[in-house]
Amino acid sequence: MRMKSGMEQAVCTLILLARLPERTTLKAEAISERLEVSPSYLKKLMRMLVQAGLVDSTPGTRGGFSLAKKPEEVTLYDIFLAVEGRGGMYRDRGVFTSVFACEGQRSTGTCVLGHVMRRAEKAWVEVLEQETLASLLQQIRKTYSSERLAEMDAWLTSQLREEVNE
Amino acid sequence: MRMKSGMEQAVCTLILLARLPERTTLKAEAISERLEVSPSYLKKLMRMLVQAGLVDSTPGTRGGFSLAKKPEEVTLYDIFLAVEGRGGMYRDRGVFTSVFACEGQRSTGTCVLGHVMRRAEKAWVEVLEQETLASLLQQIRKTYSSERLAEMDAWLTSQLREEVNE
DNA sequence: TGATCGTGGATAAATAATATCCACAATAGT
DNA sequence: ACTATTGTGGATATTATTTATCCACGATCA
Repeated sequence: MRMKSGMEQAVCTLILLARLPERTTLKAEAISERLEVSPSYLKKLMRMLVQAGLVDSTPGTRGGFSLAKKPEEVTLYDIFLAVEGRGGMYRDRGVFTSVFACEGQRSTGTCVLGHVMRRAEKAWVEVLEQETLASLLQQIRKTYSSERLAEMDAWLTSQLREEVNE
Repeated sequence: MRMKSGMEQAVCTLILLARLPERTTLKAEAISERLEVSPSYLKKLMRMLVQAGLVDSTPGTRGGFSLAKKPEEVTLYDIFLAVEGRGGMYRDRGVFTSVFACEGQRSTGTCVLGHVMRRAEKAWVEVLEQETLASLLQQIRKTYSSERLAEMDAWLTSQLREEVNE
């Protein structure tokens, strides 16, 4: 039971996008270079983020991606759902009902184990829901030296693309 | 990010063993038949449970498995650790440090995302630690009809093996 | 019109989970 | 002592999931 590395990539990407000035975008290739990850897989992740409504995309010569919401409105759980999909970590595979169903009679429905697992997962989700891109950025400011943040911003300005005024 | 079906199998197995009378055992093949799962994989799971100290095993003609602890002493997290191993669900793959490390300088250590994930996982673990085989059995008694429980016990007595007195 | 970009799907490669098999050691019954 | 039975441990296949690659397409801008 391991979380996809895609989650880490998605969070990093969104943090970059969150530091982007208004009306500017970043293209997928620039992001994958910065994260040092596979360009094709990151593009796939970007599509997921777009479909989940977390990111806006603009095609074309000066196109790229930008945050669709304010940083404080994007929770870690939103990102998790976008990347890992709904469905939860535990899924009943019918073993319990095999044990307790006597001949032909099938599950009354709720598997006892599933009930506990859902409770545990809920506790887990609640933590992720309290953390947003904004709160992560705040922690990052505390954790990393200002030189690193400055370097990141410098890189961003070197890579960003200005959106065309409509 | 999906939990292994092995977890469900292990929990069911331990519940069966928990209903076993004192000084009796159940052999692996009987268990896998009851759970309707692969015999070889279940045997592998049994080895994990033995190595984790949750289950005792006795080889030989009348051998089999039995619970090594009292049902109230075995938590769901114990089982999870036995089956999924330590290491947690989130593992830093260095993407964060790629983004924030400026040339050569590598991670100061703590990845911000990892910190949150560990908090979330801790909340998740705490729920699993509060649930034991005993509490699960109690819920099972509430959930399933007494006929089913009787059927299960009947099956158990038909399959169990008496340990030889030493 | 041409270059650049995101979209979407098909598909391959890598990894993790599940399953199968076999030689071995320990035990009980004979 | 012998044999049948059972767990142990490892090697290895099979299957599912994740990660990676590739290509045809449509939109945007110079």
